[in-house]
Amino acid sequence: MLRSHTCGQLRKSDIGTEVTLCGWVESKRDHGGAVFIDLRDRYGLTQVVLGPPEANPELIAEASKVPAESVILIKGKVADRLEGKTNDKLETGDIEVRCHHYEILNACTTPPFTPGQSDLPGEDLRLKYRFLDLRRSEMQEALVRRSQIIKKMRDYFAERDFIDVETPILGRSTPEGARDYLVPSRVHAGHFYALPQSPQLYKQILMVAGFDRYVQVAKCFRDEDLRADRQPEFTQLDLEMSFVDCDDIIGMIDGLVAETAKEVLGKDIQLPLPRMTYDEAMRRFGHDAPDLRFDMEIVDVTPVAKKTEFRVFRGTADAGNFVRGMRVPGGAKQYSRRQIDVLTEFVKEFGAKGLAWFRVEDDGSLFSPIAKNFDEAHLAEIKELLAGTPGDLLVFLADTWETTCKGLYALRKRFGAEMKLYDADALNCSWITEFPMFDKDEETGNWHAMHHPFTAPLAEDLPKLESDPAGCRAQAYDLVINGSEAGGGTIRIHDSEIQSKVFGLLGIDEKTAEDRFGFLLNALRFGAPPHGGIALGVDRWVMLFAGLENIREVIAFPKTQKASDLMTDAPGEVDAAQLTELHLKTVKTKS
RNA sequence: GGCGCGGUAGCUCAAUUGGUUAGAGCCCCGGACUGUCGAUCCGGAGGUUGCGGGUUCGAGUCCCGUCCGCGUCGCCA
Repeated sequence: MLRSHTCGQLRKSDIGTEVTLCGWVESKRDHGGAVFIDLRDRYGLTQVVLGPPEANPELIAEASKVPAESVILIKGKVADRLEGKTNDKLETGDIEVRCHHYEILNACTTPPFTPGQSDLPGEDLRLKYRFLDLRRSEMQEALVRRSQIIKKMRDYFAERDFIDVETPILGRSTPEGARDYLVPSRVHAGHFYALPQSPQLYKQILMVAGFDRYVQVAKCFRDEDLRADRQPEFTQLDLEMSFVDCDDIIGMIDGLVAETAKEVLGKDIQLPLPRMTYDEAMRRFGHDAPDLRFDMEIVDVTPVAKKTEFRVFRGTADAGNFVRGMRVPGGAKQYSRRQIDVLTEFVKEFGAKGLAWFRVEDDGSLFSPIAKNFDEAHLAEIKELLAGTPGDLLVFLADTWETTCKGLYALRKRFGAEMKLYDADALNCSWITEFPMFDKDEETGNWHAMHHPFTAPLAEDLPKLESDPAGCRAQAYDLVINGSEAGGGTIRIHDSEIQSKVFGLLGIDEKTAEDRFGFLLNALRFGAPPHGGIALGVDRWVMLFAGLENIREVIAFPKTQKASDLMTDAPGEVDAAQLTELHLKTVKTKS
């Protein structure tokens, strides 16, 4: 090592020691006769002083010219700081190093921004100069936390007899699911590999092979549009177990959640984590990943709507649709008429036609531009159903079940954030269970697997598999942290006959199934143990555990919304020769 | 693909209703300075207002197109 200590290491007890430090010049304060340099590495910041008598005038003059963010090596003696000159903001603030030897290991060209500056530059610039951005303490902390969490996961499963097995990155395209990233084959003209959306099939095969407990930190790829919590390339903690049911997997992850929260955040999590069925989640919160850090539940007032004269409510109810609403405690003051107009526009983004609202007045009466359409008794009933108290805002959507779910879920999320209804430090973890096996594509009328086509139905719903697909529930479970899907898994079908039936329902004919999943169907005939597993979103875990709101903040080299890497300029063009070799030709598409 | 926000000096931002030579702080360059820690003081440089077109006597500002970044809907088994 070039250095004897790190920049975060030295304390009063080291005074008098001769040390060698290496690091980056965070800042420099030049007084002519003496120069102060804050030297930084990932461990901290140490003040280096170049002044007489240790440093000669030439050395001081040279140091005064060193550009910010240069990498230097200094030798000197640890010294006590003068009375009243200590710096409480630094761990090393009680000492300084009096430098007698100084060399530039690599001078920094003028950087577009510095890690220490108070104004964070635009994100495109941060991504282009990621090596500078990653010098920022926030980024370093996030990646350290990521490393801790992954280590915790690996240790936890290793202690429980899981075997880490790597599965291929070059696989084959699957007919269902997200859009694949494809890799052309040079050897097989016109054939393509697909990058894995998850190691799903391989881990099931590993169970058939008798590995019993498998785990992997797996890179996954999905060519879909990005979001604040979504990257095209992301990391899953993927695992699979044999001879298990839902409770076994959930219990295993419960333990991981509690241990991780304890070790990484010092937080105690009560086990078992609460569970809620999918139906209940949709009914109470309108979404399968509800944010349970705060209350505020959806209330169905359709029965009252049916009795009223208000056309919008009555018509919706009579058509078999729903009128559902929420109580916003104290919302009457928070939201003016004008702001309610904004909310109305907001719910339209989710397909709602409008937003009905009532204000609970001081005398307990309901005020609303639509109130005149209601009998007193019906108003009273609505107020009672929502437990409205003076100062509350009551909001309603009258629409299909799906639209009321979407709109009210979005509103609830917005109210939660705008009215600060939850503790920003809270870590709320829970399970959503009993997902439907299938959902229907409204355009084509086709059934889709809600999770994936290998998901086992609940045993009690097995008879309904073909007669009532919509009512058939799956042995599926999602881990939800602070309203974000942090993981999901299922018990798999381990019987080739049931698997074929499910493929049939999904419109995957025998030939396609044989073509794409023949190896799995085949394996299921060779002594397949009952098995199931789960995949945890590592990036999201880190984001949630770090209290961050963007997945790019926990990924060293993330991609932009258009899936490009601003640092390397990927994706890029390739030589014509490369294309020829891969039997590819590019075509221009009209845009 | 749709909707919304943004793009002005290296960086962060400002610029009245469309009106003089587009400003400030930081950074950078030169100078002064032995106790700073956002050092200070003096001086200086730095602009295709993302790009292209249009309206106008006149456009950073208005209009159209386009590129890029962000958020979101669709999408994401």
